[in-house]
Amino acid sequence: MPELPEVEVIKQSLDKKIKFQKINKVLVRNRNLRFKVPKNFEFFLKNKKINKILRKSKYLIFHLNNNSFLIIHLGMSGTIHLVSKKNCYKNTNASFYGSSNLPIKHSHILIFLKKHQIIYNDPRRFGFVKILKNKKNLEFFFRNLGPEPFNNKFKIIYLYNYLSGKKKNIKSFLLDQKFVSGIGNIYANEILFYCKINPFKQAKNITKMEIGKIKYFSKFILNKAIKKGGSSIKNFKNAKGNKGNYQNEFKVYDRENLNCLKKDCYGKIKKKIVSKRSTFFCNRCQN
DNA sequence: AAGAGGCCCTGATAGC
DNA sequence: TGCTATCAGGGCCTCT
Repeated sequence: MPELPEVEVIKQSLDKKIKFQKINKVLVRNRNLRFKVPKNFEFFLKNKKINKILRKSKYLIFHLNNNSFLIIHLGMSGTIHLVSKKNCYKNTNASFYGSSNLPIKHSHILIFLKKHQIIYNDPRRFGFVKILKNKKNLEFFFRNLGPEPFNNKFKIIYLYNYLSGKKKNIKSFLLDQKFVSGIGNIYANEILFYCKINPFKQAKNITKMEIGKIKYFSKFILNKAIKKGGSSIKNFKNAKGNKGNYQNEFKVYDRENLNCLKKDCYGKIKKKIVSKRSTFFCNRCQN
């Protein structure tokens, strides 16, 4: 589900409330996420304090008080819920239940704080959690991640060198986290629309001018989406349960056969599959 | 090296 | 109504 903007929105909605709170207890109800939740996960987190919440591309990072880190990736369908003790899941010998606005299924990990409960819910279980014991491990873990569009390293010459000579289409490069991190299928489509680049165009044929546009609009779109609270297709909500609004701003994503929204363009939005992902583009102004 | 394709999993929706 | 097929905000792994 969540691309960089959604993860950033979750991060912001978590940050103030749980900063400096101590983890009293952790309950793992299903260890079978993308990677198995390790046996010592609960024990390791117990009594640690959350100093800060960070985000790197699509990863949430809880900075703990002994300079270790809890990493969360939400995969396709993961969500984080932050609820008060009053409304949280209760676990008795006889049963497990939560207040009416909490999901009935797929709440795999619960983190009990003094006043709150953090819930990791993920129907498809493509997400995962990981403990990294120090900064070195953290750096190693992210060693293959390319720069975010917000990063200074994401500059013309970097993009130009990376793309030059590559036969693959530009869309799949925007989805390649080694090239640029944080962009997923929705925003890749939207960015290429703003750039007026056909998603099938081979990377080696992207002009310097187009590279400038990719650099500019990647940042522009992600920023805009963050300001709108992310995109709520399916049931994305921030940790407090509020929906985002960027889905109302989509120019191409999920708009198959609708009219192009560019002024004076009378094209239609087409849908085609590019490297197993739905790809939306205007057949007139993106070619 | 670079690129293509399979796979992990559940749920919503479309079509019969 | 109930079945089956297809598709979803991702990314790792293997094979050529």
